[in-house]
Amino acid sequence: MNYDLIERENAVLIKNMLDFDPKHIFECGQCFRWHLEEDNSYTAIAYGKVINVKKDGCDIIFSNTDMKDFRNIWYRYFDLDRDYGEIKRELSKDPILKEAISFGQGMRILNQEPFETTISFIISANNQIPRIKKAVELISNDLGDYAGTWNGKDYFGFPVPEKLANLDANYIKDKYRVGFRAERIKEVSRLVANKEFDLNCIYNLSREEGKNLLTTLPGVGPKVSDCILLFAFDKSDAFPVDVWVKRVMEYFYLKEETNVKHIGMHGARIFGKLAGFAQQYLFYYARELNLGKEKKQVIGNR
DNA sequence: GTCCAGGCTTTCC
DNA sequence: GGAAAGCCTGGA
Repeated sequence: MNYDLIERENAVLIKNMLDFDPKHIFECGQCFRWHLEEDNSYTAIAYGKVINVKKDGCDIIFSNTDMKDFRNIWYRYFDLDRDYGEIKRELSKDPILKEAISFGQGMRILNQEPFETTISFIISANNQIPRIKKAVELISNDLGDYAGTWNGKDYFGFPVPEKLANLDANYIKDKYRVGFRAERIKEVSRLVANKEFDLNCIYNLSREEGKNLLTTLPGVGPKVSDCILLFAFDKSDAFPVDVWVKRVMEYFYLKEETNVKHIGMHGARIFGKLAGFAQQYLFYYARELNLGKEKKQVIGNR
């Protein structure tokens, strides 16, 4: 992809950027560390660096960085090599997705760090986004390395597996407010720290192979494994089925209540290699519509 | 083998 | 007080 990149003091700017809206990217549920500032910019830490992202008209401003880090880290992190215009054109052949995309046209799928993503989505099980964010921040602030300060807030990286593996599960539960997920966090951290489980090898596996491997971890089932594969390992055919995607698929496609396994197979069948992108547009759409229980009841009458 | 109810921590709405 | 980006266990 060709971009009009401009280097400023402690910042990089992309002129006339299409398919990039911070709100759509950071509030579609794929990440838990992006902090909304008063000026509607977002700040986060990834790969040991603090960065602030702001949409300024048609331009995107990446602050607290330089061209070197932009090329080495952020270009891949923000998935800038992918043509989202082409993906949207293809998915828009489906009228339901065309509508969903109109709500979240600036969404992109991030390439996040494997261990942090794995633990974050283990925490996400039967949980709420504000609580997930709080737990990830508590863990990082307690165990992670200081990476910088932006707008008066200190940012700490997500810790290496050894740090979590060495803690008592009760300490993890009480200190980070993760409840029954504490044992799972400790055990997965231990397996990764001891090299009994190699996360990095998943980069070279298919979605199916990666899923078979990830679901051997405690706390990682079908949904969480698909999230890890999609948000950390670039498996864009992964189709995580959470309650929101379940509702939106039942309401618009299947026209009946069914189980998540059935919905997962249906999603893979109709969206194929683009299932992951479709899932993100649909997830954002379902939440924006607040497609809750009251609408499920309409299904039988359609 | 598959399917599904019940339990799990804590907080947010 | 019910529900929440689910997973695990055990019984049918």
